[in-house]
Amino acid sequence: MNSKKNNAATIKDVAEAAGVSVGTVSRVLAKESAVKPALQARVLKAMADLDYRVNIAARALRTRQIDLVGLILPDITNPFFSQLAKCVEVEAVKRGHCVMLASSHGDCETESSHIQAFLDRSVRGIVVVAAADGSGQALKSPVPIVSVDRRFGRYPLIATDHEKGAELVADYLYELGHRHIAYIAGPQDTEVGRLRRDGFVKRIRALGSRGDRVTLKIRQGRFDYNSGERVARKLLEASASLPVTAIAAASDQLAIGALRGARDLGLLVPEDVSIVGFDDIELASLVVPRLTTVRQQTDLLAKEAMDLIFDDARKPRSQLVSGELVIRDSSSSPGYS
Amino acid sequence: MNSKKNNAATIKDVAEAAGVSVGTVSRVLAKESAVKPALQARVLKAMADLDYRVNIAARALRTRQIDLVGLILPDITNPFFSQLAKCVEVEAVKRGHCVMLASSHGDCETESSHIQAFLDRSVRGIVVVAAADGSGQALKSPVPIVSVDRRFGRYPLIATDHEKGAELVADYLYELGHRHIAYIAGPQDTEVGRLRRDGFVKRIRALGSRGDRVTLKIRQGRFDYNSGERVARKLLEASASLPVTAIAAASDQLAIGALRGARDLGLLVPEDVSIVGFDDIELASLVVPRLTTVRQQTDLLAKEAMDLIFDDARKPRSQLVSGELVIRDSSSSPGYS
DNA sequence: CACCTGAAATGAATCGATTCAACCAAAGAT
DNA sequence: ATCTTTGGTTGAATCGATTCATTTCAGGTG
Repeated sequence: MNSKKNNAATIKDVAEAAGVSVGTVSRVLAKESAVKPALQARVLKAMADLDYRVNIAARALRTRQIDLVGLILPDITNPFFSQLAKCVEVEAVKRGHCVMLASSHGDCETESSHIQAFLDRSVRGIVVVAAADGSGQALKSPVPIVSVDRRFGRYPLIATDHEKGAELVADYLYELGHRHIAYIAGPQDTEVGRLRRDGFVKRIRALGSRGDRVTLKIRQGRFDYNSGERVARKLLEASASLPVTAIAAASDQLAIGALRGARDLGLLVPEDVSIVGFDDIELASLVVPRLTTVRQQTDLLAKEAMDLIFDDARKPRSQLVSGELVIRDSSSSPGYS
Repeated sequence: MNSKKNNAATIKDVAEAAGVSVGTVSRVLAKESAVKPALQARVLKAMADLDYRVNIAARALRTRQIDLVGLILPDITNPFFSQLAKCVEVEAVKRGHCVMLASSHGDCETESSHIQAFLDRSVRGIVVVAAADGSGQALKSPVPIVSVDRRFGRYPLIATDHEKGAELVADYLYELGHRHIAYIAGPQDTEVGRLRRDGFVKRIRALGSRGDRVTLKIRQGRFDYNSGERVARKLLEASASLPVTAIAAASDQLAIGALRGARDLGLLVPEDVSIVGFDDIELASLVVPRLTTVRQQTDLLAKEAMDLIFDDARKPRSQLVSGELVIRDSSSSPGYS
């Protein structure tokens, strides 16, 4: 009579089996509120016996919240983003949550429609790597939104300190003794591209003005391999007249392209020219020679972002995470043989 | 009085605004059932006016279904899996669904706990790349589960035809004229590793027995770069006495390692030795020389898997998707200079 | 004109949790 | 001995959709 249906057990069944009210069962579910140990035990046992699992939809209907966070990326196959996704997922399960994933493919429309879909599903928060600079301007959300890497609307941003990271590279190359340096910049319509460039250029200029004179050539690239190869080639071909002993690139992909460009011309790295990247994607340590670069600490980025979503207490503020210079085999003092 | 709360509009508000019953509103929501055009228009207008959005939790409570599919991967940072994830996501949004992502990290326990979490959230179906061979044995699910690439429990599997793919490579190398061939196998405790190896070895033996004699060396590797480098080196060092003109590897990572191994020994690819991989990860076309390999059609894998989840009509059956041989620069006829 | 039919619309029950006002009993205060 | 207080527990209302039994109404028939 009580088990009229073959469906899963509900809170009512548990209450009945334990001889208490549904309210009480709900309270042992909630854990924090006071229930006498004896009763609690009885309820727990009933749950176990009936193999009870709470119905998340019912709970969500009442509380307007689900143990779910949304993650929106421009492209999950980008190694940096997939690394980030992994870390976000780890942080989410630590907090007993699931993550919903969506790709914006760099399109603001899709991005905002995904955000809407997430809100409809009453996520507890959303982490988004903006599809493009300036996306997500006029969006109000009942739940916390945090942008990572690329700012989304007016929401707090957790990002690597690109400027400082680029300065690290500038200092490193200068101290190695390089005085003829080239920089392959990323797209200047992205904030990341600008920050890295500005950081690098300013620092090199500063060093050059108070110490040895430094020549700096700046070339414009996109963020991909081919662009790196092409630009590096031109740079190095012209190098006969105006020498370049080190190339810093705005991304590992550019740098790896540059590696190839150098090899195309029969130049050795790092003997003839040092090359340094930025990001530390997996490939960076797989390529020959292994690439010196600035590592982005995705685990910290993810952790900070999730903290912002879950710590209601902490006020949502943007935060920079420092990058680490990781020195491998693609860089050395100039003239080294 | 009617708009007593500043919260979002509910179906009731819409009904009131349109002067119809909630039942009617629900039916225009459901689209299929008959509502007179005039009324329908009124309801639609009311929805637009109130900026109404259905409450998914309420719907889920009633229907026990959400527009949500689960995806479980061993590791999202693996380029093949992230490519697959991208395709699954695309297929899901095509069908108006969101995807929930979880990583098993190769652990069966986490895997099954994630599956449970997905079921709790009333997903419509689950796509899983099994954490390990033989995982997910005794699991019953009220919704369709499909495994991709690596079989999960007794659920249908969508996978590349590894055996046939490997045969493609065997045929290709043989026709190029190679008669001294080596195979670097993947772990034999994985089905993928076994299938590729068996496919390759059988086909080479078959060719060797009815045409020119063929020598075949088989070496055991894991699936990573270093293992490929080490094994290839040993193989090629011994090659002085017993020559090898072509190496087929069970994965691109192995093959790329082998590329490096060959270069370490001062050998040219493909002039001195041809090297062929399997998978066609992004890196395969970035490495120098660009790697000849067998491409897994992740878009088709994803599509087949999702079809299995959504077409209730079609009976759930395993399905093989063929791999494509993509010929690049790491292979040529032997003795080519 | 009365009757039947089927399409369209209604309204109430339902899904399974949370939560809050009400209640109760035992302990402490007066 | 009576009156609070308080910690535990109950039961009913509620969240916002779907769905089904019921009612309404327009049009066709004999």
